[in-house]
Amino acid sequence: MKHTTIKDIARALGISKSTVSRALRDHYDINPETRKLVLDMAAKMNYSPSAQAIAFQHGQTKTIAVIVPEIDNPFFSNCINGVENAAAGTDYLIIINQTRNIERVEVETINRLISMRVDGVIMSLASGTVNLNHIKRLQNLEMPLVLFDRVTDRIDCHKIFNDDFEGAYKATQYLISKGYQNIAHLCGFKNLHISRERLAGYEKALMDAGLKVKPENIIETDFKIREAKIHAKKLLQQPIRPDAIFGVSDHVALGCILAARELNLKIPDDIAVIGFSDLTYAEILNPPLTTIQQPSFEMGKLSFEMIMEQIEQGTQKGTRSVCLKTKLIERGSA
Amino acid sequence: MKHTTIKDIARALGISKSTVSRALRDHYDINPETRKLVLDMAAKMNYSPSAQAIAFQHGQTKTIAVIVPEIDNPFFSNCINGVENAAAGTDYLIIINQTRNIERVEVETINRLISMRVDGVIMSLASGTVNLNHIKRLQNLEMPLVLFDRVTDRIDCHKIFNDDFEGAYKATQYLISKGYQNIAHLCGFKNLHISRERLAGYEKALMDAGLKVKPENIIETDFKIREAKIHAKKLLQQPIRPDAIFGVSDHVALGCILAARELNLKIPDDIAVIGFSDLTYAEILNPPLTTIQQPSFEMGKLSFEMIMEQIEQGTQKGTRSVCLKTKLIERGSA
DNA sequence: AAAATTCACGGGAACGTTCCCGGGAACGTT
DNA sequence: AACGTTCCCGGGAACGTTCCCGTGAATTTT
Repeated sequence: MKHTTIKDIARALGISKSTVSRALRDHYDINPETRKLVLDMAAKMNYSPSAQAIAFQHGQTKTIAVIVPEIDNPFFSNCINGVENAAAGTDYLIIINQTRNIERVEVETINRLISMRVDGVIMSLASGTVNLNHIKRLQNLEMPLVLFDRVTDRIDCHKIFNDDFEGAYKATQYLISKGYQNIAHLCGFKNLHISRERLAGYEKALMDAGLKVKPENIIETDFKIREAKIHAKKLLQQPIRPDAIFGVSDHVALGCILAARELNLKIPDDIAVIGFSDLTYAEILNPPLTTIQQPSFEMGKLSFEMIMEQIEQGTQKGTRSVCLKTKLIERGSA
Repeated sequence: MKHTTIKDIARALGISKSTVSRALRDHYDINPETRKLVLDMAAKMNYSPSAQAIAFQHGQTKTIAVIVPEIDNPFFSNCINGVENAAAGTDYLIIINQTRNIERVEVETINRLISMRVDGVIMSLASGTVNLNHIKRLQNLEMPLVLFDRVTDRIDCHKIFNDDFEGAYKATQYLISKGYQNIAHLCGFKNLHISRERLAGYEKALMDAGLKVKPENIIETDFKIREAKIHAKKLLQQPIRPDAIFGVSDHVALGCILAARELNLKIPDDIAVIGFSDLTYAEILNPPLTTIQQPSFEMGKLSFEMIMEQIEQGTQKGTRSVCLKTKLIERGSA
C-alpha cells in the first residue's frame, strides 16, 4: 500500500508542501494557476489525504461511535439508521460497534474508541454490564456521551429513552381490557433500567385493576428468542396456566409464540402474547404481533443531535434527558 | 477532552519519553522498577495511547472495514457477525458501514476509508452501483479487498459468494416437483451478479422441466419489501395468474406474501412463495417461508480469513474465488 | 523615487509515538 | 589499570499535515 503525500506532489511540481496544502484546502494566499496545477497533479497521483495526520494535527477525528448490544436486532438497526440519517450531510463518520451484551466486549470497545480519539460516543448498555467504570472513564476524559434506550441512573449524562413504564402499563392494561385475568410477564435482567421500568409498569397496571401480582408469573430472561422460548414453556406448563404473556421485547414475545406453537396452544385464544418494540416483521408474523411501538429511528436521530450539541458547545454543563412516548399497535396476537 | 501523553508521564516522573514508551510496550532495555513506576503513573493519569500516533508511526491502523448495502437485513448482519466472530481475539477492529444501496454513498464511504488508511476492505456491492472506478481505485492503492455475496465479474479480486445459480435452480425445481406449472420470478436489478445468476438458474430449471420461460412472468424489483409487494401485485393481477412466485430474496418473498394477503389469496394453495436467504424470522412468519439457505455467518468468517491472508502476505498474487453451496429449507409457503 | 502594501510562496514547528543510535555507569575480564 | 560488556536511559528523527511566520517580488500609494 503506497500512498502519495503532499510532499510527493510538491516534489513533482517543484514547489513546497505548504503551497500544496494551501491549494488542496483552497486557502488564501494561493495563485489560482498554482492551485489548478496542484489539483491536477493530486488527481493524477491518486492522492488521498491521511485522515490520521489531519486528526493528529487538530485533535479531531470527525468520527462518532455508536455502540449497541446487537446489530441484528431491528430496533437497534433502526436506531443506527436514525443516527446515520442525521449524520448524512455533516462531515462526521459514524462507526458502529456491537457488544453482543458482553461486559468485557463493551469495556474493550470503549478502550479502543478512547484510543482512537473518537469525538463522541452514542451507546446503549449491554445487558451483561454491571460495573460502570468504563463509562465513568469516558466522562473523566470529558468525552461527549449520549446513552439511549438501555440507560442507567447510575450515570449522570445526556440520555434518550422511551417511557418504558408507561409502555408496559399500556400493554398490560390493554390485555386486562381484553378480558385476560392471569397475565404473566417475561421480564429482562434486572440490572437493566428498562427491565425494571417495564416490570414496574406491568405491576402497576395489575394493581390498578385490582389484580394480584403473582411472583410465579414473573420470570427473568435474556432478550433472545431461544432463551425466551425456554422460559415461556415453563410459564405455560404451570398448573394454573396464564392466559396472557407480556414479553419485555418482541424477540421475547416471539419466543412465547414458538413455545405456544410447540405446546399446541392457539394464539390468542389459549394464550395472548404482547411484545415491546414493533420490529419490522411484527406485522407479517403468524399471528401478527400486538406490541408497543418505540420510536427507534427518532431515538437515533435525537442521539446524534444531542452528541453534536455537546461536541460543538464543548461544555457538558447540565445533562438532559429526553423521554419519548410509546404507542400501542393492535394486531392479532392479543 | 484532555488526553495525557507519554510526555506527560515522562515529565511527572522526571524521565524521558523514550523510557516511558519502552516501559509501556514492555520492551527490552528497561528496568523492572522503572517499568512499574511508569505503569502505575500511566494508570493514575488515565493514560490511553493515541491510536492515530501509533498508526501514523508504522503505517497500520489495525482496522478492517466491512461495507454492506443495508445493516437491517439479517443476511448482512449475520455476515457481519461472522466477520466479527473471526476477528475476535485478533487485534483488528472491525468498522461497519452501510451504503443503503446508493452508489454515491458507496463512493464516499470508500474515499473516507482510504483516507483513514484502513488495512483492508470487505464489501458487498450496492444494488445501485454501476460505475466501478472507486473499486478500481482501491486496487490501484493495493489495498486488500474481498468482495462477498454481491460480487461482480468486472473486478478481479478475492471473492466469496453463494452458488446462486444452483440455489435458484433448486428452488424452481422444488416448485415444479410440487406440481406448480406457471412459476413467476421477481428478480433483482440486472446489474447485480446475483440477480443474473438467480434468474439464469430459474430459467434453466424451467427449461429442463420442459416448461416455457414467459417474459410476462419475470419482473425486476428492488430488494425491498414494499417495492416487491407492488410488483407482486402486478404479477398476481395478470389475466393468467401464476401459481407460484420465486422471489430473488426473502424480503421480496415477504412482499409477495403481503400482496397475496391483500388480494385474499391463500398461500400455498392459491399461490406458492419461495424466497432466498433464510432470514432469522422466516420460520415464524405466516406462513413459515420456504427458502434457500445461504451460509451467511460462514461467508463473513471466510471473508475475514481471506482479508487477513492478504494483509499478512502483503502480496496479492493470484485471486481466489470461493463458491459456497446453498440448501433448500422446506416450510409452509410452497 | 521611496515607502507601503499586497501577493504568493517557503521554512519550520507541532501533534504523539516509535525506533535507531549514542552514551554513561556498573560490572566483569584480561 | 585498561578494556570490553551489559544494562538503562536520553536525544533526535520520522510519519503527513496544518499553521504561523518570514521573505522576496510585484504592485500601489505617497
